[in-house]
Amino acid sequence: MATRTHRSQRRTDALSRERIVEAAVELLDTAGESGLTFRALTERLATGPGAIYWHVANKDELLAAATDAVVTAAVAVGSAAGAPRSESAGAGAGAGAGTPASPQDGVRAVALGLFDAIVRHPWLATQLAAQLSRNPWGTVTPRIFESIGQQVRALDVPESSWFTVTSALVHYVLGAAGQNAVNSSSARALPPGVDRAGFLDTVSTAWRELDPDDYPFTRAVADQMRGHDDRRQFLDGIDLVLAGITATHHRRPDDVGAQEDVQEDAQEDVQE
Amino acid sequence: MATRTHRSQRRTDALSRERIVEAAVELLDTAGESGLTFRALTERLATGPGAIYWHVANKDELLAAATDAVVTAAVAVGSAAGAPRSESAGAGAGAGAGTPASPQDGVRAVALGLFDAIVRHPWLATQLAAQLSRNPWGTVTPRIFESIGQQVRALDVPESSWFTVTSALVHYVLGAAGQNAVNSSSARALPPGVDRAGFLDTVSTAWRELDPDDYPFTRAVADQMRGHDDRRQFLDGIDLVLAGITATHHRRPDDVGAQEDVQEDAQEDVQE
DNA sequence: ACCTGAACACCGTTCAAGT
DNA sequence: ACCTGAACACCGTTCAAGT
Repeated sequence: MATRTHRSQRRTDALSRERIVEAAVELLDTAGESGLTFRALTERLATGPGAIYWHVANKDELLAAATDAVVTAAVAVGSAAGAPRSESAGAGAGAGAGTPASPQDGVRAVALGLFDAIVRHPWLATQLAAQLSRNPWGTVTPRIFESIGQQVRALDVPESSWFTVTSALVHYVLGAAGQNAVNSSSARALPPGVDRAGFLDTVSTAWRELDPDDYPFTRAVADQMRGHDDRRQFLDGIDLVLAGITATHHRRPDDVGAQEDVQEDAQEDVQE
Repeated sequence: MATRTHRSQRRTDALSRERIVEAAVELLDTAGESGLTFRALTERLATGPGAIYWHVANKDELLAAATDAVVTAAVAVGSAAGAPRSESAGAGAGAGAGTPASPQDGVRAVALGLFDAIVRHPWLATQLAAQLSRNPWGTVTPRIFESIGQQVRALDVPESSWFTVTSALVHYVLGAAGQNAVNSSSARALPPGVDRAGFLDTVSTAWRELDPDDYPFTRAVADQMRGHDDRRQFLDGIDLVLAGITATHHRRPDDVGAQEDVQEDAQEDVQE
């Protein structure tokens, strides 16, 4: 705080990449993805566009930095056993805070950290997809992969399957969290009277009105979807994957994880 | 085809919503997400912006329509046993075409249909995330849900768990397919000399150069990531979830799928 | 080194006017 | 009913100029 008694510096803090990213996240949270513009940003930071471009290369980089900042905070919450304070509010299914009781709980904790981050920052869902598919050599992918992978290491999975198992978990978490962002984001977009319960009602009703010939299954589960609890559902999915991991790796030790070869020999091998 | 012999109509086809969506998909495929602009569209369709706005409300609706069109084609390939022609090129793991040999193969076929669609249309990854999280009451969500759900129904899963199990599969597929879009999309963005093998090499190398203190796990699996086959990996994840479904639903008949209540201290009995 | 702010090219969208 | 195309408001980005 008072480390630098350099010059006067009593006015507002100097501009910095950190402050810009922070403002970007706030703008995304309050005004949505379309709310993040350089004009809104310059106004909020009381500066000009040129000043921002001095610290970040362009909007894509700014978006990447905002995503990275939020993801970093999210995985820090989930992973460490002795995290300073749980940003992840609310008690999870016994996996929210403290020392994980089992390796499985470790996975659940990290997954919930990401899940909650997306609920709090709905723009993360889209942004994560964009970031991960655009450049996996960026910082976001390794961060998520590492936080889940460290939990996987605690499971009794042979090292040769680490990559496959971790990837499967990461994919599930991102897919699930992405789709579930709907509850906070679109609840905000819906008329104020309608909250979560009403929202689920609306979707459930819409599903039941689908064409019986084309959508027999979706109509059949419309009721289940109305009553479901997102977090519960999310964790049930995690547990399904965990059960699959356990089942797969309790087999005979010579047949772990994957089959040897593919039936048809006609597959083009991409590596020439 | 020749149903309408109305008027002369020998010139170029009249503008229609269908033709507009088709042009949008082509533009997205060839020029990427940033390549889809109303100016590029008007040029391609030899018309003015007003003409397009007569058929579609705005760009969001156009994007949604493009996504829906591609998804519809993708699930049509995967689901039907006697599909006219498999748009999904290449042989899968015995689940590519023909009548599914098992309920599990049915799931794999539909999943691969979506996977391949995203590989062919990299913009689908981001767009799917945007569409699904923005409005799940749209047409895209039910379509995907239905196609996978119908396969789930063929598994020996009790009806009370249909929604949970289907959701888990859908989430995995979307998450995995989204991240794997990287191989076609960014390969296109990379210098022409570098293709898939070189791309994996680059990422693998980048992973190995990460900070050992912060990224021990990611560094440890860098080699596995270099050698991996996307489709194989995708199917292994599917199999993990399928194994979890089987394991979970082969328990005592009174404890299928989900626990009754959540307790603060209680941990799940997903089991050691 | 860091910031200002006018200017530019481009975008989605509108709308009076045509047929 | 369907289409034209000029016009508008707004956006990301640049850059000569300041300190």
